[in-house]
Amino acid sequence: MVHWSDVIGARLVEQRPDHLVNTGITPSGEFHIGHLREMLTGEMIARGVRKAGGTAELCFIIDSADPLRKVYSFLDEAYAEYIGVQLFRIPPPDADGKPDLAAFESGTTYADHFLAPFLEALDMLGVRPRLVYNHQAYAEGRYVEHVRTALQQRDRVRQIIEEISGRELTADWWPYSPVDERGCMDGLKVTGFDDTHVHWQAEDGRTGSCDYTVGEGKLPWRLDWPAKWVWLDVTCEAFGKDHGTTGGSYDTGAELCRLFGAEPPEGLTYEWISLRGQGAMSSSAGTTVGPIEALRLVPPEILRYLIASTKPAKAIEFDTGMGLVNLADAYERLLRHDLEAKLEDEELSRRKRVAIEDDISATRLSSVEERNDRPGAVGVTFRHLAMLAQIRSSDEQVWDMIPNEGVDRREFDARLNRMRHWISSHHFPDEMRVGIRDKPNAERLADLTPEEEALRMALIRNFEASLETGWNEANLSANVPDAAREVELPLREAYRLTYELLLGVDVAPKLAPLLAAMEPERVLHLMRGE
RNA sequence: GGGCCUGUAGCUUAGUCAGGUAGAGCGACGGACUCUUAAUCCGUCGGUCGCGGGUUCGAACCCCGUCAGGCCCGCCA
Repeated sequence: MVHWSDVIGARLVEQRPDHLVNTGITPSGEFHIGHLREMLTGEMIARGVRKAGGTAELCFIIDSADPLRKVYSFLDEAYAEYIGVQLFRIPPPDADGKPDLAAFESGTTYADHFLAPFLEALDMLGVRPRLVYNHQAYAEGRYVEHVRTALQQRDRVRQIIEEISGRELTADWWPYSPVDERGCMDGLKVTGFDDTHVHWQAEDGRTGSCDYTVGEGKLPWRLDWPAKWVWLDVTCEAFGKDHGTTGGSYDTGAELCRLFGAEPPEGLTYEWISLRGQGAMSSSAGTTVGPIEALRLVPPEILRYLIASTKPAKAIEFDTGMGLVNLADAYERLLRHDLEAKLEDEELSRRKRVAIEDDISATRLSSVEERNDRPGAVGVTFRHLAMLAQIRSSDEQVWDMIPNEGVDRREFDARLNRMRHWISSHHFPDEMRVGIRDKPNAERLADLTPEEEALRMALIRNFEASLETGWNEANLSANVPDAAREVELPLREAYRLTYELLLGVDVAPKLAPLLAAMEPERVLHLMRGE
């Protein structure tokens, strides 16, 4: 019981049996894998609660009532007119970043546009939360009481925010953001309120009133959040470290939540995910790996495993190159071990026991479906599959080359498909590419020991013989061991030399399939050095 | 300026809340598997726990200070 999801799950169930784990994201731009941490952390907490014997629902509040802050880099300047307008009221961008009015007419909003692919990715990852569109919650009057309380106790609200965040609010600050006739929030000053309306005046003198019982306008973020907690009876929420800092919005939210008459939910701060070599994920910077793109390269289980195996407080550097290979191989290796059997060992130190239990929890959480057993291994590591996919274009042949007993064929095909996609992408690391030399390895050839020279001659004879008997995998596979035996050189050395001469590296994939895939003349040319 | 998080072997990290001889995986190195070598198994090497003080019989862990990276105190997962 040491995995973070188990710890928090148990703590929650101690308090009460039924839980609502909340998440929330503003759909202001393209979603990225950073947002996946928000969702997966919440989902894993919910599983932790269920494992501890409680019930838990996962909720995803889409902050569609938030305004467009600025014209992001991926948007056309035409969006300038929508700054300050709520995201559910503005058109989605088209391929050029221009407002797509046609799509808007047919019902797709800016928020929907960015949300759709994210929801698709979530589904693939097994995250299926109850969806709440915040603008609808406002329209349905879910926050009427909280708005009223905030307006009536404006000074108290101000005091809480100022004291806890240490920030000074302006004299004309109000705990409500009204919208004008266009749905724009910018530049409006609140002039008063009554039981149902907030009155405002714009910079240009226009005045108006917002009916807050039907969702005209919204609470500012620091009040919006605790109002959600109270309405939905949220018992736990994981949030980014920006909210978790002392005096941050969780702290003020907790106090405002009490003002609304409820206890705040359990909070869990998580760190950001950054892209290796680039900075933090930012929707506006454009240098992101979207959830969909990530899932084209990585099986959902591995993405889940990444989140599950990293404590929330730890920053993650998402690496689509060698780091991905290492992660995926570590995962595959873990699945092959019978961790449950290892636990039976009475001699285990407490630490080792805990480490194994941790691995069990993390691998269970990696499963897209919530279940008590762990996913089965697929039979190949990423590394090995990367090689096989490069030397064989037929999926059927690759399948035959792995120990496929008990492996789900569809699962395997899906993984191979992603592997091929990865190989053809710019993410695939050069050091993983199987490269056959164009020219003989002159340096190495000039530097052979007598034994190595004897081996080389034997190899050439064997390859020439294979020309007669058939240049196929079965015939070729014996060539190196035969030659090694003949000259009494360790097999290891024999392979090493062969690789050096053919590929220029001393460690490589299985040789026979590679040889069979090569032109015989090319092999002999490289071996002879002429 | 105030605050939060992170810093442990070449790499990824566990252990920090409840102080008790630093654990693991990868890589490297060595060996085994006598048709193998990105496969599998076994073994070895590798750590001044960012740094400096303090408390303690004993500190990676607690306290103070300090350095580095990231973040918050408008909005941001």
